[in-house]
Amino acid sequence: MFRGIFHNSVDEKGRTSIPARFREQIRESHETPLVLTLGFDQCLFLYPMDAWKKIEEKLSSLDTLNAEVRQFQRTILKATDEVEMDQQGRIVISPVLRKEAGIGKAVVVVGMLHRIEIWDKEKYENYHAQTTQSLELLGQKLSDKGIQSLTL
Amino acid sequence: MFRGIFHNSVDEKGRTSIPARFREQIRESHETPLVLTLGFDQCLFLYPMDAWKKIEEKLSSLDTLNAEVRQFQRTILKATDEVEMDQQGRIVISPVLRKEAGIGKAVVVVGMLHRIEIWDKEKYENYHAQTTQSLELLGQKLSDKGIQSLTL
DNA sequence: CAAGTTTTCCCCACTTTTCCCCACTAGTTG
DNA sequence: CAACTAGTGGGGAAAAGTGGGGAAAACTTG
Repeated sequence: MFRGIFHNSVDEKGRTSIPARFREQIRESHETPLVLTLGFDQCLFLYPMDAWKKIEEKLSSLDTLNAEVRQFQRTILKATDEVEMDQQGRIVISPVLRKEAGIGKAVVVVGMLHRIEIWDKEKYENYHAQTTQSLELLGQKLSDKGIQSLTL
Repeated sequence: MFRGIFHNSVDEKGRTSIPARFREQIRESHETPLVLTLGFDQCLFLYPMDAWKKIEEKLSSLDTLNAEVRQFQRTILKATDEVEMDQQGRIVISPVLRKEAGIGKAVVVVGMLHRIEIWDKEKYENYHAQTTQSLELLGQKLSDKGIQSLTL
């Protein structure tokens, strides 16, 4: 499981460091290469291959004769890349993905349990500035909708 | 599984490069030759032979007494070619297929799990310009139709 | 059936991109 | 305050993509 938040940079070549703690976890208990894809809210999701394969299975089982299914598949896969860590523990973010996620020079890397999220620093701050609901209130809303109970 | 997006060109002879990563996958774990066919939405689908055979099975199991089935079969097969990679990892796209898919000098090659899609660059951009529904919305639609849930 | 023509495909060569490796800096720890 | 580690930057070798010449094959035609 990935936890924690890190502030890193993206260099001229589009490379960014995977936090050392995540590197170790990946090397110890996950399959490589990694899969980098455009997730929700304009940030990138980074999955170890074993986690990604579960998503792929569902994606590829959908009916290709349905135009909306094709569109859904393409929308996800057009912004999906396999990436390898280099020996310094960095990955390259392709120009396409950088553009889609609006990624500039500074990024925030967040451990989100099964996946790692990579945000453009500014977008990250905006997101949290706009969504200043208290944890208590958010939890209450989910509970009201019957989404799930959560024992902390 | 094929993943990632690549921007390549088509030369005078109608050749285009298969991205190196796909080549390796094909050589390692798939049967050749490859099958190139006119897919949906005016792009070309490229399958390794083993994947194509499964499609052929389904195609041939359809009820031939039905006129629409026959038409479906013929429409697919009239624009289907066997292609081999040359030693540089390129395939030749026949003039017929180039015309049907409106393929000019620049193409986009996209890994779509079991298949590879080859798009004329302009057509690709148009497709995604016209279908800029957010991933969230698309997922919602599929969900509403009871197609499948997908946890990202 | 041979000669000419076209097409295919193999190979070489060039350009661009990628990626591997080394080195530097800053921050942390013993 | 030295030694380590994490993160960063850049140069050079290797690989990927591209274009074209020429030999072999196939197809035409007299």
